[in-house]
Amino acid sequence: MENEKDTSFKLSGFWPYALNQAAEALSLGFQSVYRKKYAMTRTEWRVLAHLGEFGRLSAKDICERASLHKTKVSRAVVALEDKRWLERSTNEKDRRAEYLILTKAGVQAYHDLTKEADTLNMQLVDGISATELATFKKVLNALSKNSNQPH
Amino acid sequence: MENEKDTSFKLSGFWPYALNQAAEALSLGFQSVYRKKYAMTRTEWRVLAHLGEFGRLSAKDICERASLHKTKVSRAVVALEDKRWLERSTNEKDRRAEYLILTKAGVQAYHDLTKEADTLNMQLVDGISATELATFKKVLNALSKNSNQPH
DNA sequence: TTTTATTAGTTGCAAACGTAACAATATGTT
DNA sequence: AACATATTGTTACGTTTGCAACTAATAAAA
Repeated sequence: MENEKDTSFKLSGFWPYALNQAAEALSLGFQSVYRKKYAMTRTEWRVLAHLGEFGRLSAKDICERASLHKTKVSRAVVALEDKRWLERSTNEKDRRAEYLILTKAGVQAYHDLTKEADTLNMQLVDGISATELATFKKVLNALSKNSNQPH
Repeated sequence: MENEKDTSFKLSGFWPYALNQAAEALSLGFQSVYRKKYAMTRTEWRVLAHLGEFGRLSAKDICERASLHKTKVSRAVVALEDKRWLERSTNEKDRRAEYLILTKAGVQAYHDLTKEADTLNMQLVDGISATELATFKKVLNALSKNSNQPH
């Protein structure tokens, strides 16, 4: 008795917490790369990565694909434009939207960063078997799906 | 040719990104609980959860256990104190540090939130086998460990 | 004992964020 | 056509964050 703190709940077994802790730990390593080398924020890196991987996109497209808020994307686009890594062009079919595309310098930064990302990714999976990784990915997707239950 | 966007890198296969996306998706459901019901931030919830689970701790202890920056914890402690969910007491062995402990109301909020957390956690693992979950946890830990490589 | 270095926690400031309101364009209705 | 509604993206404002500087207390060195 006297110590009333015991209930069944364990923070370490709460998936949102456990995943956040791991995700943050994994992100820190790469963050130091794009921060120190290119003075980018995480959102800027994500926008750059999407344009590098998928080519011309609208801000809306990036919001949807990356689950980023439109104000976050809007500001990241301004920042990348200031760095001359991204250019806008008007979409004549819909003059509200703008096409976004990386400049040559932007593509260069993208390639450099993805090379570093690949290296880091290799280090991360060191000692983990392909089977385990496959299960991991499968469960990760299942957890994400289950989190979207309307009620 | 003409479309130069193809390189090997795939954002969806980059673990820091994949984990962050999943972690954020999972966190949103529970966030709406502690935000709407108790007007808490994520950091406040984490501090509350640590004190609820582990009992009396110093701010430093919480920083270490939760990987939270000391300013974040400092502010969360003030907020929880304002809500009368937490009390400070001086540590006579070291008068720089303060003991933090939940009040009765704080414990009550903790119990209510952990009940909701348990329910959500059950929903999340729906349809996932115990074996798969065990592998998932194992890989999650391995990834975290691998991210701490000094270089 | 005095001096220096370290540690726990707080605060000021600037950067980053989320919400709501907004302008401009597009779509749908009458 | 005229009007209402919806959509894309930006901006203003208040909140949250991270960094650096700080205070107060302890520990270590002289």
